[in-house]
Amino acid sequence: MKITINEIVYEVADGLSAYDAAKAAGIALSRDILAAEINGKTSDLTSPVKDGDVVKLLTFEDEGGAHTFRHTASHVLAAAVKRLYPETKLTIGPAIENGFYYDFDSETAFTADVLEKLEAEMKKIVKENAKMERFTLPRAEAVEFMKNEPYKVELINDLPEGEEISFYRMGDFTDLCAGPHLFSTGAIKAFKLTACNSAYWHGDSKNKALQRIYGTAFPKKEDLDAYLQKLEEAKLRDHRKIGKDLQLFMTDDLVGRGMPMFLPKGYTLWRILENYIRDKEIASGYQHVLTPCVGTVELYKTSGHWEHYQNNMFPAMNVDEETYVLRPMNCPHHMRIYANSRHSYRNLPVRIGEIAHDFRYEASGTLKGIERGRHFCQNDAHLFVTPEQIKDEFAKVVDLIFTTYKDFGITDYRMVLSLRDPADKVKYHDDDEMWNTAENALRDVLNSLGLKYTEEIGEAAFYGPKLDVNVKPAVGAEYTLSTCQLDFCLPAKFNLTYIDKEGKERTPVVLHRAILGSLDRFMAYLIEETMGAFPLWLSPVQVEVLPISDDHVEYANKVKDALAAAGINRVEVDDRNEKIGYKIREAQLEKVPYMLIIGAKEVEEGTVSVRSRRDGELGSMKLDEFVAKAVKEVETKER
RNA sequence: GCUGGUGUAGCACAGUCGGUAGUGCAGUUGAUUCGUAAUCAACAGGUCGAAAGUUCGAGUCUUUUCACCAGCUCCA
Repeated sequence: MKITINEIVYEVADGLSAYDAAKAAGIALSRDILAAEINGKTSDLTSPVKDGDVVKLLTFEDEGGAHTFRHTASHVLAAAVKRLYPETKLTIGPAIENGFYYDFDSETAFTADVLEKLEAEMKKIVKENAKMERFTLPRAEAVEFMKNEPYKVELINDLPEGEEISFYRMGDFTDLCAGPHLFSTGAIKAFKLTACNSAYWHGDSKNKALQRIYGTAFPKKEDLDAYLQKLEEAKLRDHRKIGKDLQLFMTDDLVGRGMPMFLPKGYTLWRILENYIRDKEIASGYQHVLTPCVGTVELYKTSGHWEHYQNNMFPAMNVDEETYVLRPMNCPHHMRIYANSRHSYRNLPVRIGEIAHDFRYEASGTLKGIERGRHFCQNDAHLFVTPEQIKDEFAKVVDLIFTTYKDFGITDYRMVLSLRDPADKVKYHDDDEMWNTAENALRDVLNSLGLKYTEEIGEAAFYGPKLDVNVKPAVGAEYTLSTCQLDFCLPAKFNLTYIDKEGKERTPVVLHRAILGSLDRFMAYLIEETMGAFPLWLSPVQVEVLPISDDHVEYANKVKDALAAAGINRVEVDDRNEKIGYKIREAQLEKVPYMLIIGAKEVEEGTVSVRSRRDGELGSMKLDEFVAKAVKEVETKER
């Protein structure tokens, strides 16, 4: 038969496995080869190949290779668990990015010391170097074979008719598994169980909480060590740690959980962000409003938020004859502002923006510093447009997102077209026609703008589909920074109208959008990206002037004034009676971008000795020269 | 909310077998007036997250509770 291996066509005997075919073709097969991609599908090396197949041999460098490697590692873990805790019930154990996990149902709590024991057992299993043998069984026999594993039986029963029910045997351990796997367990040289947490069976919080053991595995120990090192370093970026160290924000039990408070330095950064985005919006034709943090329950019943999110709102309060809630969202307020005046097609789009405080009763386990609190501030806006204006307005929002990202140096993001799950009639406003219109309109807009995006089902807002821009922080899970949502639903619920060319009343379409998302979350993102070393235009303290002794304080203050006159107004003079090295160390730890050392020489010459946070000593500069340099750096938002 | 873990001074952490709480940095005061990441000394700082219990005696053991951390679920 003729088969293609790594893009070269070979003539080999019939009925060989991928591995044997490669061997027969005279390809040198090292231990680095972990799996084979056969016609695009990652498979066991021992999988049979047939005439015309296209085979790629996979190493750990290939996603499929790493995946196979770590999937086998998860079986080794499961085998170790069954040996030490035989009463444990198995569920699933896939490879994931950077590692693998396996979910177990066990009476034993898999604490840190248990994980150590499991690692030791895994080492033994790896040493035994058992072959991974695949076999299949008919459904009835498969169920019988797994009769002591209720979760596996459920998985078998859920497999569609006609699908092969495959098992992998590895010494004394056999698991229901679609594969693929390594030849044998011996290749798993370097692994580490990193955590044990909980996860719900089938990912549904109504189901039993299982124990999920996370691990990672590499063919080489150096790579494992480097990875673990990277994880440790990532922890140092945590915005909660940096926010505390740099005095940006705090939390307080007496104030309440999920209610962070911004300290002077943090609020300085906040104010810069707020001014930045508001000015940018004004330049883009937005009008800003200020609306209250409470609204009547009726308001949210009208919008549908009450029906959909009642459980995630702070409980209603009764005042006089009325019931109020802390607002979780600003759309209804803005809808009512739109309805406050008559609108013609001539004055659309109407763009209403607000830096708005919102309160959501988030589940306690989801709170995370300023990334997710129960109070937060949205960079919200609602654009009321005619159907013909959707595309242009959407393009403008996307442009706003991109130019903002450019200013903040955000390059690593992913765009998602979030669609409804048509089967879920509870979560989403039930109107198929509306959804088809909205989703198609949004898809058309994205395509015509040439944006690259992935579609995700069941991620839409209850009132419409959205474009989400997601980022992945150094630590933790991906989250949404910016969003733009297309809404054919709420305008009708609020009976919003405009008068069209023919003088007829029409219903506008609304774009809900947030560029910085929530200011809180955006700040968390900035902190983690910069590790608190903000660029000059964002730094709460831009310049620290450090006089060497009391004699130089007067000139230091003049330097401060000169900077302030040029608009560099977040400058501090450290006139404490401390040695210069001490002051530098403190300013450096506070991540102040520039330190200006002032001594007798500087006073005499009218210069400043410049030290940069990043590059160290820059030497002596005329005061004017430094002011100009700093001004330029702020203007260009240099990083 | 769920499962597991962690709470000792402003911060980072010790505290053994249950015997009445310590180190470093930060802080305060004094001295020092100094050239590119820590001057010296003294002082002060704690209901050991909170409450109850066991005990002659609890930071340490038990229970409850609160907060935090990891992950899951959720995120209009």
